[in-house]
Amino acid sequence: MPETDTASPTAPKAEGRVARRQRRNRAALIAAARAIMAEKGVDAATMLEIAERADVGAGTVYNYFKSKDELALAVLESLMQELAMRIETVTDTFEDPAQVYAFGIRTVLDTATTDPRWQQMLPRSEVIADALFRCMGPFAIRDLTNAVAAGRFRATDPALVWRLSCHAIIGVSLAITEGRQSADSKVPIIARLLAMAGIEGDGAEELAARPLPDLPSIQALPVGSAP
Amino acid sequence: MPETDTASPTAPKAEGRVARRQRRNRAALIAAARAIMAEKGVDAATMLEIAERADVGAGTVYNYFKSKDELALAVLESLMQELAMRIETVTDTFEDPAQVYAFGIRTVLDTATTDPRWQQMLPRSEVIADALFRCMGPFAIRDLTNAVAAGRFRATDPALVWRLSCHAIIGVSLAITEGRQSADSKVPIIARLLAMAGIEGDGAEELAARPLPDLPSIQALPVGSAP
DNA sequence: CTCAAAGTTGACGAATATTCATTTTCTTGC
DNA sequence: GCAAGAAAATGAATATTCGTCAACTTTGAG
Repeated sequence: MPETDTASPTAPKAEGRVARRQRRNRAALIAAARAIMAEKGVDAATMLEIAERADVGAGTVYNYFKSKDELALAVLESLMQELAMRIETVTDTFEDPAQVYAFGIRTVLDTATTDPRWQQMLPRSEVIADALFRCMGPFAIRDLTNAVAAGRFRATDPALVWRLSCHAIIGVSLAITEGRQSADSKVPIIARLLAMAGIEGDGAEELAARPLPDLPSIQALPVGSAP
Repeated sequence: MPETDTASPTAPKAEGRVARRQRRNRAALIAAARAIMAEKGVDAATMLEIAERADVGAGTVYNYFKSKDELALAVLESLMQELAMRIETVTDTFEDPAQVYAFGIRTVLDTATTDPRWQQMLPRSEVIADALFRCMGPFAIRDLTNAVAAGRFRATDPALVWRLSCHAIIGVSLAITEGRQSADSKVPIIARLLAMAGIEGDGAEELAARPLPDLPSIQALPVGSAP
């Protein structure tokens, strides 16, 4: 009769012992890193301290995360996961889309910028992109769709399109909150997106300026967790 | 009346003291690295040991070389510098270009492959590219010229063309000496070159196969030391 | 020209991130 | 159960970074 799972050295179950240990280690590492990074800042947190707090060897961390940056990003994701839920819950009651947008950005930045390193990583966060995307979605997606329709992307890889749109939205958001642009100016999302895709010059400008046909927005794109 | 330069604390001369010290450090580092790497292999040579032998601090090495790899490459260059002269001197007396070629490759590989890391770096060596280029020059340059004429490169940057041709020659040389291709089979230099330029598929194949107009070889390209 | 202050550049090495050969833990096939 | 093999953990060894300091250069006033 197997108890919880503390002392049964021969019970692989559906999920083997290795898988379980790995999940524990990964979670412990993120938790340890989150605590230490929150306390001392991302840069001052050392990999050794994190490993010790998570009760694994120094080298083991690198079986789970390629680098300190990747670990920090995982921590950011974990922070954002919670935040995203809260944002959605609250903004559910809002009526003005502009307010939804403003609230989301404000909240994210207030939280994420505890440490400058995290702000820097923000554009790479899948979770926060996801959350913001749910607020901004239809608007941004229409612009992206038009860019694809204009023929600059081969939209064969939905994951790429998805990722690009997330990055574009985050980028624009940051630009706005940094005060470089006012929120109601017409932000050239397409140009930004093209730039992020590495397409610059070579007709990108004209393309971005081309008037947009009024395609219907694509609600059907995968909005769930990252691929 | 300034003596040699041992005890004159206020004589900057044409070349300042800093510049002199830097040259000494750089040379000492390469010499130390060359000795240690030759003795124990590139991988087993530690940066600390090299720094100590060169009589500088551990971190100082990184003021001169971005990484251990770059230092190893500098050592390879220094090895090849000597080798290149010897090759040229000897092959001066050869009459058959094929012999020149064979001798050059053979000699380079015999020396450079002391350590596998160096063989791996060979294609990045400017000096050996230069040396081999002088042997193979006219032949390889003609092929390159045709590739340019075929319109795949904008040949606006001579340095790029030069670099590419060096890489192509080294790459082909290695392929031959590694026994993957016999020396007298028609090696697809252009295809290799295009691949190294990052141009693959997308018409590169057809281009490589296109029959070559018999352009005159360009002897006037800069063959001196790397730009 | 001489000197001192301010500014620049490079050296330093302790601190830290990352790698890698070895050891431990788990899985698989009998 | 057990042995062979695979996967993961380990931490000592190593590469690399970074704040600090010293050497040198420049500036400007006497």
